[in-house]
Amino acid sequence: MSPRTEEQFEEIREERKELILQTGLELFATKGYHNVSVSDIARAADISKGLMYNYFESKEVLLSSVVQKGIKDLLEAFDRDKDGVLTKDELSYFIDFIFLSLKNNKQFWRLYFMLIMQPEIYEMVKNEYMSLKERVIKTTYAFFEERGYEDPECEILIFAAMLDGLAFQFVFADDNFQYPLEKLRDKVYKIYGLKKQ
Amino acid sequence: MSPRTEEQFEEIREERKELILQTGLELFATKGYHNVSVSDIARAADISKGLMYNYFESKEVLLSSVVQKGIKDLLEAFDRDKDGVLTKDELSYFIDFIFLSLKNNKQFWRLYFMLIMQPEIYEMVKNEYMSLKERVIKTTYAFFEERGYEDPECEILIFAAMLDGLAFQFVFADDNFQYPLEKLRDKVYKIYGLKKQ
Amino acid sequence: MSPRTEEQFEEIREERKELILQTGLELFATKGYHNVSVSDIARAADISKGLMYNYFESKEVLLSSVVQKGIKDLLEAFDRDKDGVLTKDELSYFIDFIFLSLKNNKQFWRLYFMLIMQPEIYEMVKNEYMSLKERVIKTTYAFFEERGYEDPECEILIFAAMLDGLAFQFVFADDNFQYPLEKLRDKVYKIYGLKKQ
Amino acid sequence: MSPRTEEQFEEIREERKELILQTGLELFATKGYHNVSVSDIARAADISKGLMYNYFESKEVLLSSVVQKGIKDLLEAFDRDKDGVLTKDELSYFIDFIFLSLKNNKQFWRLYFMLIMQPEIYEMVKNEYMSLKERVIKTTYAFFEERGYEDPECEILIFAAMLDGLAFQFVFADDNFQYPLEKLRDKVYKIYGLKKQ
DNA sequence: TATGAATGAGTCTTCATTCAT
DNA sequence: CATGAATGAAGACTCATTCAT
Repeated sequence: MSPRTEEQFEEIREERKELILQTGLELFATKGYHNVSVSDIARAADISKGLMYNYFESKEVLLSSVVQKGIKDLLEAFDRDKDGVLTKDELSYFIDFIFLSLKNNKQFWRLYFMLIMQPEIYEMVKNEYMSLKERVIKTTYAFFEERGYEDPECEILIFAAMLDGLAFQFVFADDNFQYPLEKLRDKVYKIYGLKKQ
Repeated sequence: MSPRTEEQFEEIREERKELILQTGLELFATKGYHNVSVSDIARAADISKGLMYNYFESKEVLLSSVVQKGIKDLLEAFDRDKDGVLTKDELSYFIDFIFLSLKNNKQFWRLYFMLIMQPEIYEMVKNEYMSLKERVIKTTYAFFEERGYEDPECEILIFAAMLDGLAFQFVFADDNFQYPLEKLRDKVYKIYGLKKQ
Repeated sequence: MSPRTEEQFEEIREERKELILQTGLELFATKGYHNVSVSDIARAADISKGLMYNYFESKEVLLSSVVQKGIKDLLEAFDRDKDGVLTKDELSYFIDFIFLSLKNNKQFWRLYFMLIMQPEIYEMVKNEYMSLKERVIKTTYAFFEERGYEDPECEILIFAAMLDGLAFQFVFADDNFQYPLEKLRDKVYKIYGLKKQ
Repeated sequence: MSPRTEEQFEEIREERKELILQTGLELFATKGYHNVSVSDIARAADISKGLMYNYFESKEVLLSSVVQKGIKDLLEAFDRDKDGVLTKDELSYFIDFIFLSLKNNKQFWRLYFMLIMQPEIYEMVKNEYMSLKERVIKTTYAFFEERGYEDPECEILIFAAMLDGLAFQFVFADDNFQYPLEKLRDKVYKIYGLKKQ
């Protein structure tokens, strides 16, 4: 008789939005943005085509939202964890975090790589991406500077390249190749004179 | 009529094909495969849409051809140069070659990254890609083994990741960021104990 | 519970219906039937989409109701006023009434013109429209006949055309053109040998 | 074997464009812009949906083109005829021309009325409409001024209203009502003291 | 060989309408 | 009586591909 309360509606909306975001992430990451139609998403999420537009203005906005959420989650997780630990060895922690995230959010990282390359899409998520990047640089620059590395900027680029490259290869590795993430993480530790955790 | 006419035709065909391949590379690499229509290519190459189909069965085949040609050129250049130089320090040469190629064929590398990620396209160029990869592994494995690195496979993965990562960042760097390719190449030399050339 | 509650409900229903009709008129008239969605109306009236369907079977029925109400109001106003005045110069009164209505119900007239032109919509309000037209013809035919105009039918068509044309131009005139309604009314009086009121 | 010449293509394009414009005019005028889909037009013109987009950027542009062509034709016809006649009684000629055009281009006039009312569409054809209007005013103002009418502007408005109204009623008259165009034209002549031609 | 008009399947998007609450 | 999430049919538009010339 009486309509749903405001809270009930809000709850439904949250759930549905989450569902669509998740489905979008999965499909975009595995097939690529242009190879996924709105119909595909609707079918996969078991909703009607029109419903997506109830939550996202367009397919592009959905994509943007997927990425923003991914980056937000990443930053949040990073912040939350660090607040707890607060060790002096921040770099070690950072590396660990990246490898963990790679393992747990492979799809997000796939998507992340896909998107950086599409100029038109990159524009959409540029701001979020930049804040993520800034974060990494801030965190690592201090490390290299303190240790007396002679060219910290160059050092960061190499460091970032190594992580990016590892992420890239892990994420796009042939499915039947068991990528040795742990071994590689330890190797990275060694390169930078860090102890295994 | 005369045989020469035949040859001329052949020559024209070769030129046309080359033109289309080059145009395709440029557009695919800068805008992305899905954002470039056959009409775009025809317009950019100043030919008719139909003509493209005279040389390539489909847009997909054109893409595949672009990549195959890129990889073929790369391998040829690598082989030709090496035959000329024949230094004992193969790794040093290899690194140098990669950085040179990055600088000279930025577009090809952009495209290369873009394609790895699109499963459906990746399938098309898998073979060429694998032979390129094999080549790299063969060249580097020997190096790491000889030097007594304890885990050559892991070492290769790190090495490859670093190069891939550098390539990736160079190729997708913001246009107004002057990526210090030379400095980074020297840094890589240093890491592996190689001399500057 | 008490009978009063019933009445209150009825009152609320009437108010709601009126609100929706009014909102519909405003939006249809300013933007055009096809450029206004049910959501737009609901938003403007500050009610839910579903509620509209509680009062009107469909968007089309709402439109039809808007027009019917407009025509009904027009006829009622005409009748009520005439009952009060009952001058012998009916035409003079009629003209005055039309110009007054134009000034006061610009939106209705806009809508009226818009709708006459849409065959599918015209069908819906044909009956109401016809009864309005008949009324005008009946009122004016007598006038022209009495005065001995040689071709009353033709005269009526010219007369109606003039009024329609004036209404049309007034209603669709550029917003920054101050349409001289009064002057034109007087001019019409003069043409038909009527005195200024 | 050899491709069509430039002229052949141009000819084809002209014909097709004309066909689509004509079909568009017919359908828009009879059913209204929003009630005609691109598919409808394609079906009526016996072409594919896509072809329309080969000639017109969008449905809106098609509409705009239809109107522009209509107005252009009208002005051209007016100019051509006048050059031939060059009578001293321009108004008489003008009226005659309007009535003739009404009879011959009923559809265009239907469309013309429909469009004036749709703000969003009106914007698209405003310029063409204004030049037509200006023409009418220029032609008639002189007439009323010379004859010593005391308020030429008001006179023009009445005159324009009458013609607009007649056009409106003729164009939207019930199909089974035989609208007496000729008689009305003569009546208009009489009102302005003009002789029958 | 070369052209570009023509096709139509497929895509994104809108919106009137329904219905569980 | 009132809500707004959900549906799906319909529409505008794109573009790889074909084909007559």
